[in-house]
Amino acid sequence: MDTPSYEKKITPRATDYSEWYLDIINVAELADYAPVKGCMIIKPYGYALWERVQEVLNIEFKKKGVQNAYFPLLIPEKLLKREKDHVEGFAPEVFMVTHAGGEKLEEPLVVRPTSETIMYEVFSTWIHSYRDLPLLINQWANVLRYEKKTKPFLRTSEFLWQEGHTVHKSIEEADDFARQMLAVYEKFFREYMAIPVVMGTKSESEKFAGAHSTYTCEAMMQDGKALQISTSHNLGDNFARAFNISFTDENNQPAFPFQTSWGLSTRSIGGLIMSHSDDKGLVLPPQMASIQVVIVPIFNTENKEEILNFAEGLKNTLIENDIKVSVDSRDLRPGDKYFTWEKKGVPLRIEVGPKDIANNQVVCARRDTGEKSFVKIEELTSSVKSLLENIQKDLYDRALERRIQKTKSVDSYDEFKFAIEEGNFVLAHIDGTAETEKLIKEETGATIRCIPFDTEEDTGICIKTGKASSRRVLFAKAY
RNA sequence: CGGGGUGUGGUGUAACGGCUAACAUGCUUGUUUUGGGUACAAGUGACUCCGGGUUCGAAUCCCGGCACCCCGACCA
Repeated sequence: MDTPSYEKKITPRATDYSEWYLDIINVAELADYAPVKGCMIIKPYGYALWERVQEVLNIEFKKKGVQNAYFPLLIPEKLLKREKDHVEGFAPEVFMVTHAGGEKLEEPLVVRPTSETIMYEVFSTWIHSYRDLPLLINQWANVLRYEKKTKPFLRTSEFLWQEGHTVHKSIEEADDFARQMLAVYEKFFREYMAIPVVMGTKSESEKFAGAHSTYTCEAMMQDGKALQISTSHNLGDNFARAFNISFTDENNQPAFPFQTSWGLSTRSIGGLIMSHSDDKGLVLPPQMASIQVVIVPIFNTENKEEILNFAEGLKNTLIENDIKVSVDSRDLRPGDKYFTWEKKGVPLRIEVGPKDIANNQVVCARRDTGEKSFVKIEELTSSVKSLLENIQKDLYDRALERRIQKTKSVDSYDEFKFAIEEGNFVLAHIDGTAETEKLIKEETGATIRCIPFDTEEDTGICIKTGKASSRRVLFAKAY
C-alpha cells in the first residue's frame, strides 16, 4: 500500500530531537509563532494545559493560605534598581518603555521581568506589625525578558507564570515556606504532569539574583538534558532592607522580615510535552489532558444515527463520572480520526461500532502503549477510570525509570565528560568553588543543576581539582 | 549577540534569470466509502517574508531589514 503524504510531518526523535519537539507543538496545535521575535501564540489546545496548571495550583496554594492578587505590568526604573544584585541580574534582559502619549517619559518604565521590586515597594506599606505576618501573596501574570535564543514554551521573551511572594518574621520560617512551596511543585509534577523531578539547592552561581538561596525542581527530558521546571527562593532579608519593609515584633522592637518568592511558568508545558510524547505525536498524562477520552464511532450510512446515539450515551455516562470526554462525530473514516487524536495526545480512545454494540462492549486503545482492550458496557466507567489511572502511573514510572537509567555517579573527570556527552544526569564531587564550576561548564557544557536534598554526606575528592568534597552534586546539560 | 542555514497557497514541497508560479495534502460541494489516512469529479486557495537594487525580464542574482532553525556566549 502506498504511504500517502500528509500535510504535517513529525521528525523522529532519533533524527533530530529539537526538530521533533517543534513538530509536536505544530501537529498537536499547541502554539503558533507570533510576528514578534521570541513571542508565541498559545492556541486553545495548548492554553487548556495552562488552565489546568492554574486550576490545580490555585487549590494547592490556597491550602497553604496563599491569596491571589495582581500588580502592574510596568515598573518605574528606579524601583528595579533598588536591590543591587537583582538589577545586575535582570538589567540585560528588560524591555523598557521610554515613550507614552507621543512624548518621552520623564522616567522610563520597565516591563516586569519579575515582580519582586514593585510588590515589595507596596509590601512596605502593608506591613507594620508582626500581626501582619506572614503575608502570603501569589499572582498569575505575564512577564517579559529579552531573550536571544528562544524556543516555544521552553524559553520565550514573554511568558506566563505564577509568582508567589511571601513575607515572614524569621528566616527559619521563610526558609521552611520556600521549601514547602517547592514540595507543592514536586507533588504537582508527580501527580499531574507525571514528571519525576530532583529537588535541591542551586549553587551560588546559579541562584536567583538577590536571593539568599534558591531551591529548584529539575526534570530530565528524553534526550537526557535537564530542565529547571520550577524554583523557590529564600530571599533572606535582602529585599526587605532594600525596600524598607520592616515591622515591630512581639517585643516592640523594629525588625526586618524575611521573604520568599517562587514560580512556575509556561516552561513547564514544554517539559510536559518533552517528557512523554513520541514519534507519533503528543502524549498527555490523563491528569493534564483537557480531553481524557475520545470516542470514535464507527458507522455507515444506514447505522450512523444509531451508532452516534450510542456514542453520545457513553459520553454522558462518562461525563457524569467526571471524565473529560469528547465524541468525534465527523464524517471521516475512523483511521483519519485515530491519527488526529493520536497527534493531540488524548490518553484513551474508545472505538465503538456495530460489532461492539452487538457484543455489548467497546474497544479501548491507550495512547501511550497502543494497547487495545475490550470493555463491557456495564464496566465502562470503572474500566476507563482504571485505564486512565494506569496510564498516569505508567507515564510517571517510565519517566522515572528513564531518569534512573540515565543518572550516573562518577569519580573521575574522564568518566564525567563521557557521561555528560552521552546525555546523562551525573552525580559527582566538586570542590564547591564557582571557578571550578565555571571551568567544568566551559569544558563540558554541563552545569550544576542542584545539590539534591536527598544525597547523603559522602566524602570524596573533586573530579576537576582533586580537592576535598563533602557531597555529590547533580550535573547535566540544561535547556 | 557572534558563526552558519532557511523563508514559495493553511501544511509539506517543486520551478535553468524567461509561458498564466507547479505538485501533493488541506479546505468547499456532490456522489461513493467508513473496524488504522476510501475513490472520483468540480471548486477554493500565493503581491513567492518586507524594502531597495541589477536586468528587456527576478521566486531565482545583489544589498538592507524582519522572522524562524542549528552551533556557541547569556538567561526561567
